[in-house]
Amino acid sequence: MRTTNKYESFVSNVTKWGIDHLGVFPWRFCEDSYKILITEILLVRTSRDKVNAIWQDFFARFPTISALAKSTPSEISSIIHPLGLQRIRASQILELAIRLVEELDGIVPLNIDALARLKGVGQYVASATICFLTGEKTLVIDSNINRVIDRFFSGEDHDNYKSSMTILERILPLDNLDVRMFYFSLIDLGYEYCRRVPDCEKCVLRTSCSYNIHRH
DNA sequence: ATCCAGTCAC
DNA sequence: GTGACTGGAT
Repeated sequence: MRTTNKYESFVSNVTKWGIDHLGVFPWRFCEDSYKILITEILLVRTSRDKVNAIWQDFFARFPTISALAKSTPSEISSIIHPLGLQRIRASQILELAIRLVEELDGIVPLNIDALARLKGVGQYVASATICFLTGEKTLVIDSNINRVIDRFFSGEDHDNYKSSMTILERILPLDNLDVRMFYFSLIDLGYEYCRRVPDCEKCVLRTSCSYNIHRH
């Protein structure tokens, strides 16, 4: 028999919580690379609820990359305007779609570097798109994931993603890791409890989290 | 009033 | 590396 280490128990607690509490969004476990990519771009600095509110309309109007590529900035802008950043993102998304159609046969490249080379797609969106589409164990770190991991393992917030990266590199190779369930659960834990001002009393990780244990 | 967030342009 | 984009949280 072997003992479970701190990474395994973290994964297990996070994922177990997620089974019953994961938010249900149409872009989770979506099998369309185009929809995942565009959605991740729309989610940058934008609340999930706002994206959710326009999601069906957006993809009903633009069901494919080529449909999107034939649109105009103002039409895209009018659909995404409740999200903010609409003018910037409308032209960004349109240019992205046109470029995908013209240079890549309308096919979203499925490796991080090729994705991140596209304008409007940074490291985070590229990595998240690959992982959430294929289940590949890529590093997906946004401020929420970073905050949960920093607090749980070190008890304090750091201004860069370095320590989270190191810890995730230990976690990702674990057997039996459902990486999508794990990341979605982590994101939702961050959203529900591990805000800038946390609600540790309600958090399922409170008895093992360094941040909660050491602040008393 | 100030801070914060992914990304791009600088 | 810094500022800007825009809206939300504090």
